[in-house]
Amino acid sequence: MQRRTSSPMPSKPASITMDAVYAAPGYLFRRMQQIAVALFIEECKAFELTPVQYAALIAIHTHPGIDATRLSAVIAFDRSTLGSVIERMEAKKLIERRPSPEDKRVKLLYLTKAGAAILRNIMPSVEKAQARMLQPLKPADRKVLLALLTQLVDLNNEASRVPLRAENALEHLGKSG
Amino acid sequence: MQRRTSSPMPSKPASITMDAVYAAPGYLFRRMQQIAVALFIEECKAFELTPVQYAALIAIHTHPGIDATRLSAVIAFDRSTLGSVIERMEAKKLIERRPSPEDKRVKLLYLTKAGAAILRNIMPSVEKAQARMLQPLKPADRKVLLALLTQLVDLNNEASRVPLRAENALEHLGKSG
DNA sequence: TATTGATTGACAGTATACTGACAATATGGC
DNA sequence: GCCATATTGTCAGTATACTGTCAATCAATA
Repeated sequence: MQRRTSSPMPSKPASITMDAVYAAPGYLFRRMQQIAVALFIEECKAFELTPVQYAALIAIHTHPGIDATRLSAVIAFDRSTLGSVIERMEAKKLIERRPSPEDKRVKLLYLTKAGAAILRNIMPSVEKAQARMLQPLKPADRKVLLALLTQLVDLNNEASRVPLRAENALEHLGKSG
Repeated sequence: MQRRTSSPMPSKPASITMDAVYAAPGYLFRRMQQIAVALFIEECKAFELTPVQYAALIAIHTHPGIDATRLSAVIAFDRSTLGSVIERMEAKKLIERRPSPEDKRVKLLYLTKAGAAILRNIMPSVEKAQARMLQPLKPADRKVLLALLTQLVDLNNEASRVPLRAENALEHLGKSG
């Protein structure tokens, strides 16, 4: 029964079909990411906010005075890309960047009034988008999927370039608070 | 018990936490997409092929002489972006673009020898990557997740800009075959 | 204190992803 | 054949996402 020997037999010439794509989890995750973004943009188009900008807004609201490096850890978002995201949000006057008095390298991030207002108002639309993407499943299945997905993301955390470092990444902040 | 009235009461000031991000399916799909790509690139780095390029390679192998528009439907990939993907694959001599004798607008896509060879050799690495991203789950849970994910992508097909139009998108091709 | 090493934000380069527009071409109705 | 319409590939513009590099700065130490 041993089939792992590297025998000269091509062990079935594979006969490649599109199922090698359609059944691959990586393909399915890419599709769901596309769908999730499309639904988010559609539901939130009045606010002209992207999913990543929304996550950043929440994180800055939760951690006022966070810097870009820590923000990237808190939303598991690449630091290089985050620079331009912050730039766009600053241009839209949703956030402010202020130099840290303690460290001349860092720039601390704060919500503006407009940013806080958008955050308050956008929540229902965001929740509608999140609900819509699971809508086609039966309620019980939604719970199962969400639970497994949460598990999987958590257990695969270190596999991505920017592992999530939630709140504990900020432990040494706020010592002046 | 009615809570939907737009009463002056803020109906709990929401007290926004990072859970509004971490528990959202959209966020989890983004994370899994990041992780899936990272694992794919890592396992397949010897081949210098991205997940999308792999999907295109399979599709062109399965449908030789397909054109870019139909290819985009078969792998559910935006047509505009696909242009540059094709360009890069052509530069790497993995595929060839030949003008159609029947329609001066279209350019038909074919695998080169090198493209076919890469496809044959990369499959084990791709499968290893796909296995790795589900590895942390119990085998039974993997099956459940994959089944729900497949369902969800299928049922949400129309929500993305480029709905999948698998094989049936090609019905009117091959009439000269 | 001078040097070493780490951190921070910025940048250049590549690769998806999407919107919207365009010229060239094809197709249908007339 | 002519014209309105649709299709095809391409492009410009925006927004993630990643790799790698860099100068400025900070922290630790010899």
